[in-house]
Amino acid sequence: MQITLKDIARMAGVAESTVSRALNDKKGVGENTRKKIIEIAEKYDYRPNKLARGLVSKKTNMIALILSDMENQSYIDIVKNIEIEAEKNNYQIILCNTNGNIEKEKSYLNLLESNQVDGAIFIGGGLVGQYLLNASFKESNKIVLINRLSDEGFFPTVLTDYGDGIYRAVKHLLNNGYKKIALISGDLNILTEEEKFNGYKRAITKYNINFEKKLLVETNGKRIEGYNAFIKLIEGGIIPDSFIVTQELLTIGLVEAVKTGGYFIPEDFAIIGSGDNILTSAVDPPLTVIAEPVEELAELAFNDLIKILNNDKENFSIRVLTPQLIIRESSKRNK
Amino acid sequence: MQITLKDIARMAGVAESTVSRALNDKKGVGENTRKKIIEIAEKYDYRPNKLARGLVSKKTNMIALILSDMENQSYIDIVKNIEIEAEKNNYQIILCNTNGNIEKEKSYLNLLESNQVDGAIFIGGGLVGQYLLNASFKESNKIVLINRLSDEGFFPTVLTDYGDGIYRAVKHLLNNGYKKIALISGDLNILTEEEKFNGYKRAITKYNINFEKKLLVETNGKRIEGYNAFIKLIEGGIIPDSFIVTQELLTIGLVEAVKTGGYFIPEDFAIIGSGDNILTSAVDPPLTVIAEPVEELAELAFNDLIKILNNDKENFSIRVLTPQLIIRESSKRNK
DNA sequence: TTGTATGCGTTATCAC
DNA sequence: GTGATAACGCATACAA
Repeated sequence: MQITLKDIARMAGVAESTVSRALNDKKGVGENTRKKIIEIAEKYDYRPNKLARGLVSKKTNMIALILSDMENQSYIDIVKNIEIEAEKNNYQIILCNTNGNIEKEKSYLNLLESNQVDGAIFIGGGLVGQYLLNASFKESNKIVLINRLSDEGFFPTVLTDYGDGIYRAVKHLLNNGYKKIALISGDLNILTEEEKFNGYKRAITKYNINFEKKLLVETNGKRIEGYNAFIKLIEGGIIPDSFIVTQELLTIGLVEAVKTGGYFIPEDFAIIGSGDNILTSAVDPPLTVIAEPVEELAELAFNDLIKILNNDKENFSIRVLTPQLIIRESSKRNK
Repeated sequence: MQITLKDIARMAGVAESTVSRALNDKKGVGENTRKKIIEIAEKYDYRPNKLARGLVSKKTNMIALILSDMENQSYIDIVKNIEIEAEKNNYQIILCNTNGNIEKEKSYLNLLESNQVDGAIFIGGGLVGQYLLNASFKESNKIVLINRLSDEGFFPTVLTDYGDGIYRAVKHLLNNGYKKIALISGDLNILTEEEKFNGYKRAITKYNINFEKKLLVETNGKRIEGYNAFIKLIEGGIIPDSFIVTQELLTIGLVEAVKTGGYFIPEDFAIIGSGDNILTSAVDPPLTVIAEPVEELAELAFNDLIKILNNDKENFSIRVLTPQLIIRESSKRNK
């Protein structure tokens, strides 16, 4: 059985409140009593019950990380980086995976509303609906969004400008003489994917190229779909000279298909992938990628959360980070 | 402000205890009062405070996942699978990353001892020392180990027989005519890595080959070290005909080095990697791998934890799962 | 400086 | 079937 404040108080011959003060470094405790109390606490390896403490102090030092997709390597990287920040600030992380399921999302909001966590960071997913806003009103907005939008400008938000990333990728390819650029995307109902598509269209149009719908392949983001996307295009007689792929797994699948087909990268097809992480780093040849600033996203989001946890109300900003275009072999013009 | 039991009791004109019973589906509440109470609860979107509930019931429905290494893709996969199991069983997961740091491990044990979580699963890492045992005595062993050993047979444990995996990999290579097999390993102070090395040595000796120390390259597991391992061997004049690599990132680094050197797989060097996941799946040519049974590890461990949480004492087993050797292109004999 | 009393939101044990 | 009341472990306002 775990030792409690009361036990220590009894052993030290003082009141519980004195023990509490002594152990929490509050002033108003005599040097001797403090010493005695600390000694006993250490001897019996006292650990304050966090539930009891949370119940009275309304603070648990835990935050929920609500992930829309655990298969997304960038999101995993964001989690890792938030974990680092949290550790520094003495916060614990609860990992929640919704798989894009709104019902699960709601149920995870319960963590917030039942006082189990102090705040939450939502990573990815669709537009934040009314149910989230309701929760927010109750809990006075201890929520931060990463790569996700709310229809009210209510939560501090950190976004990646995916559209701009794709836009620059297109521009890079055009500059290198590629003309027929295919876009392999995930589900366009997902906000971020739609945004990527818009960036693609914007760039295409800007440079006076007709947007060809056939050059867009929408997938469910799984690896095999990247593979199939290539086959579908080729078999359909649509032969692009380059690909931009909006997700890691799709990229890997596509590269596999290209190689299986006996084609060379970038000689036959240039490829620009998404995400600069262990996944894409394994691709051969070295892959040009649109790289999400995962560390920065994590850091900004966590700091925003800390701020609203400390009731800095002035902080309801939306920040937009620009992804980096990292140019490697897979998009070099060799012809 | 969140509504509480007391509020509902007042509104319904009954006692708190009645509300509690009604809302927890306990018998001994009149049908009418129950209806009225539930109605009010729903109307005001009542959420029981989990802290208060946990304080009295000694149950939080949360478990800690204590990871020794977030860079290890297999471990991430185990986390994903435990998350799935936890979700099914209405448990929440707290993610803790120790980076192999014992101090952090101790501090995470605090979660257990301060009643924040019901149990914990340790994934990977060194031998479990005395401090963990101490904790276990207090908390009556709500701990399960994955790929980790305790010097007392105290915690339910699920292990991967890495040694056997490597053993069979060596055998496979020998059967295919390879004779000079290099082993690229991680830090041999880590239990699992040592075990892999032992499997290697066992196989080598068994088939009457002299163990050459120079064919063993010990690394820190980072990708670049896999790259360097190849260079080191070649430049050192040690030319193996095949490689067994004990970690994903090392594998990717090694493959990169081989290709950069202008060599072909498996024509010049056969390669057997570790881990059958998105990481190694990106390698070209398709990689023969020693595959850890991540789903099974996760499932068994979680079920064991559930059992000891329910005080099934008879369950202190150590189960050993055998990894699968998945044979693909990278280890085929083509010469 | 120290002790007393109260409350945090629930559940559980008694009575009635 | 229902209602007081204690208890969980801690923090804090107030008294002494």
